Amino acid sequence: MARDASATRAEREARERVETLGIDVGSFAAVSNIFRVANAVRNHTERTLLSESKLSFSGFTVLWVLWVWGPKESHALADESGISKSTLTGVVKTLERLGFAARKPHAMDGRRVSVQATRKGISTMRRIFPRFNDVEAMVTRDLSPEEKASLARMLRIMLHTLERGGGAWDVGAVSQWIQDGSGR
Amino acid sequence: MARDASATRAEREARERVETLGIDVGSFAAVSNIFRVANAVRNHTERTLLSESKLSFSGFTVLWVLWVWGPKESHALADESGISKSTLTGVVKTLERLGFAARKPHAMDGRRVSVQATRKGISTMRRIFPRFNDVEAMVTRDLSPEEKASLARMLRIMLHTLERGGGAWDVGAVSQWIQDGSGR
DNA sequence: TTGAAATCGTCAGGTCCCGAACGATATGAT
DNA sequence: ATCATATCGTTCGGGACCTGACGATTTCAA
Repeated sequence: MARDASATRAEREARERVETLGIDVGSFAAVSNIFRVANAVRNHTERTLLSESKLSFSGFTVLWVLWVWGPKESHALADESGISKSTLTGVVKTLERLGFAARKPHAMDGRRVSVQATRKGISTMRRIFPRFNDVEAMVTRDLSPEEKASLARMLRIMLHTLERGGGAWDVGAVSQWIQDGSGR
Repeated sequence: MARDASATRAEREARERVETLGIDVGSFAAVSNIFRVANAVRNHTERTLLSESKLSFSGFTVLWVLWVWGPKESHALADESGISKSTLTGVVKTLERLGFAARKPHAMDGRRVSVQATRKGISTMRRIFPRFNDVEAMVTRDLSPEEKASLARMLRIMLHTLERGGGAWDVGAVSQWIQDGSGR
């Protein structure tokens, strides 16, 4: 019971409905389950953990990047956080209002703007991130360490495939670290 | 930039910043990669495939559920699509405007509303879903069939863990004392 | 029968999210 | 020196998305 891996109802329904269309059910099951897990974890952490600090999931992600990387320019920060630069403008505006981040104009180049976490932002991350990680551990508690590593490895392969698939698939540098650094 | 020395130093600092907090790096790598893959695939399909039919990813998901399951009441439809019922109201409104779905009041119960795909919605799904599946197959092309099955299986285990929610979400005492461990 | 409680879908307010268009700035060629 | 081009962050319009509150409806107990 603890490791029930039977197909979800949606999977079974879809299989019946779609079998005539020549669908690759294996790929479908893998990818659609990625969406389901991501959605569930995101919604849960947003509702319970992040809301305590008025942080959205994106705000949390951006702040996390600033925390581990230090100050970053907007375009790089957006790329690293997996959101568009126009979205980043709004997110940073919210982070500024909450006192978690601050803008800093570039000394030489009048176009560029650097964003950095404030002391409050840093202390908030120090407090929240371990609890976020607790959720990650809880969600994966029924997987062995080897399975977690295998899961991360396969996802890494997919990310790599996406990178090759076209210029728009770029993944930022931190993800490189995540991809390679999953072992201590 | 591929051989930037300062990036290496930043990477080291980032790792230290996280490791001193007692983070489970294995769970972190697995879950964060799930987010990255989901985000990348979602954005890509939304931009390339779905935009042709003016469909958002959520609109596509909802329409897919209606296609596979047939008419569904709002509450169940929202739940199945992984969005809140208030969001569903807006999404269905958009689907109605596009002619892909239609509302139908319940015969007995004046509160309930049933949603169903129109003929146009069904034919659109029949046309688009195979192409969506092509993307799924492309994204997983570097995984063997066995690996895809293994990936889907582990994600199913995680979904099952999530479903059993309840007290399992309690954040452990570990992060409690980490919070104040190094005050700032 | 009538009021309280539960349930349903929607609305309100706010943030996120994108692409496209925009001003401001910097760069490069002439 | 000047003007075309490229780059940067922001703005704008529209949809997605959530929580909390709401009106409408049904159910149930007194």
